[in-house]
Amino acid sequence: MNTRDLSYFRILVEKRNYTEVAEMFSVSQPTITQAVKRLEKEFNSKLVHVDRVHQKTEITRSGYLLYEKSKVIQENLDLARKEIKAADSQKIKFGLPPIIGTLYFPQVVQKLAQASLFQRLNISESGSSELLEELDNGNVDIAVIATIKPIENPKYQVEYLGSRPFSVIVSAKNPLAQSTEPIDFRKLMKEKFVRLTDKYVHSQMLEDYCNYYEFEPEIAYDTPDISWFKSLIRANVGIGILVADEVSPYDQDLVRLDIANPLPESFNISVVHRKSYILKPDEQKLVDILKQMNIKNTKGGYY
Amino acid sequence: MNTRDLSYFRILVEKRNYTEVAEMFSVSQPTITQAVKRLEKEFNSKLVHVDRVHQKTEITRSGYLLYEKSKVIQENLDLARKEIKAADSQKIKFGLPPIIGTLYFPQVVQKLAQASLFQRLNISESGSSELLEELDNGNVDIAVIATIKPIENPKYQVEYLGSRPFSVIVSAKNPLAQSTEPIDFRKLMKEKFVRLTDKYVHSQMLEDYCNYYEFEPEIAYDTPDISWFKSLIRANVGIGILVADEVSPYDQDLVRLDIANPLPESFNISVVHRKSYILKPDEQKLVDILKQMNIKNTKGGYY
DNA sequence: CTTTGTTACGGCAGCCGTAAATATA
DNA sequence: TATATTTACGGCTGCCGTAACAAAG
Repeated sequence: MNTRDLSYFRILVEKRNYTEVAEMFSVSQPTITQAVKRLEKEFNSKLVHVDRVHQKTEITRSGYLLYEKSKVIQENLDLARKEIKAADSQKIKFGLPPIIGTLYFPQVVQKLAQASLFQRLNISESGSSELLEELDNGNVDIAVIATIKPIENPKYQVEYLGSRPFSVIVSAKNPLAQSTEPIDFRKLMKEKFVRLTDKYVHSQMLEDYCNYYEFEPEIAYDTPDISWFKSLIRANVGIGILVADEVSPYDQDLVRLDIANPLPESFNISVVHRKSYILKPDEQKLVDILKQMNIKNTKGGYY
Repeated sequence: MNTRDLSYFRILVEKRNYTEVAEMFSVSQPTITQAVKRLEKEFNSKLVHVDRVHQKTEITRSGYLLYEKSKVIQENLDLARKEIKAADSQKIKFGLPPIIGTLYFPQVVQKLAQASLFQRLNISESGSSELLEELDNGNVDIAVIATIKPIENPKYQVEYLGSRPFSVIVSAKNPLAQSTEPIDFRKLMKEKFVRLTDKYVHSQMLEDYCNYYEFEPEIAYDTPDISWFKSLIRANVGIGILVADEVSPYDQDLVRLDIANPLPESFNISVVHRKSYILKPDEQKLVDILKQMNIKNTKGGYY
């Protein structure tokens, strides 16, 4: 079977118009008709039904079944082309979320530079969820990623690095700041929250805690920026949830509170690449060095 | 590009022998050489290197990259063929794990019979992990599945039905049976455990609890059979973990103990099918009826 | 008469087989 | 000389384009 026929068919399902498909591929229109006939013969099943009375082309159930598979096939072909084209490139398409970039990545920068790897990195700086998409479509080949739940998708090869706890962060002005011992999350039911937008995993974490303790948090503000997030909390607009390490002694007027009964979900850090991607020697070395990042494990990591 | 060439290539990578590949497909041997050349031209990259000195054919990195994609492409084509071939079949390829089959499925059997669906079911009775594999390769189209962690694989469409708690189960002879209130899992550190083999999710659950409370359980016995599992516990060979509902008042000499601080992981029950599978009207109806199974939610379900 | 898709047919390219060539042991 | 792969070449098949046809508004 010809993958070109599958491409024609895929676009036909999306456009429902033979003529447009032909124009899109710069071929004559009967070519599309014939391609569909070939596929129908190959699969021994009608795929498209042209209803001339109601002026529309309908796709049969078999057609949709094939359509779904065609999409995956096309994605894989595109990925193969992209990967093979970049086979001789020196650049390493690397994804790194901002928080990990500032908190843990500096530990290994020197080692990477020594191995002449640092200058080869083509870094995409995005949130973990976006990085997984970039991994999918081949814009990124290797990424360090933070997730609350383990990455179960068998498409990815995951090397677990470690877990860090989340903590509650409050303004020094907030009465909670006086607390000397870990706080019970249930006691935060009446508080207002400042929240990081969902490109960070933190919003998910807040949601999970609130779900578990069965209350709806009152959100004072959503922000996509960590320093703004801290400022808002410093001004006591609300309290927040943040990876413990992100709150340092230099963050004046901010107080970090440990959580007394933490859920077994934390900021799990992993190195991820597509299983179907064969690492170049340099890339393997990068992964090996990344694995040397010392991320003290906290109890409750998922792995 | 021709998918036949990809098939030739895929087998060549696995066999490393042009002649054998040719025989396997009943074509002449030069056909294989030419197919590889075509692919190399298409991807503008050397895929196979024949080392005549050391008598072996080596696959280049580009070759392996293409190989990985070829496998996925082949799987999808096979799936499409299988699904389209079965498009007119009345049978519904349905997967049901034994525990769910006895505990919750009976609730809807009558409704299914009324809708003339029950007799159409082609039931595969296996553990949840096996059923996910069967779903993958198209032997099963719809399955009810129990998992501890949510099914994150985007390949699957998951309809969550509900969660049931796990509990500790002990012999009436065991001193723990006297306990009148929920038990703290940490106190079970010194106990011996009887364990269900890993076709059940229970072994995973035990592992998670022990990981969380940081101890290594002493395993007295592993068994793949639930009634045997109960017998062993009844004889006080050890204690065990089991879905609460599976312990009924008719189970003489067995005592069920609730867990005082349950992990937010339970016996989560879902209806699952491949996203790329378009349900037939009957199958959609089956799913709708399955969703009517009344599974009282326990706090701590993942969804 | 216009729009959209199908059928018919001829040309060229691409896939396969046979036979010969090449490269090792 | 035996084994494994590549090259060369002829034939058939299959894909595409042009042109004519069909079915609607």
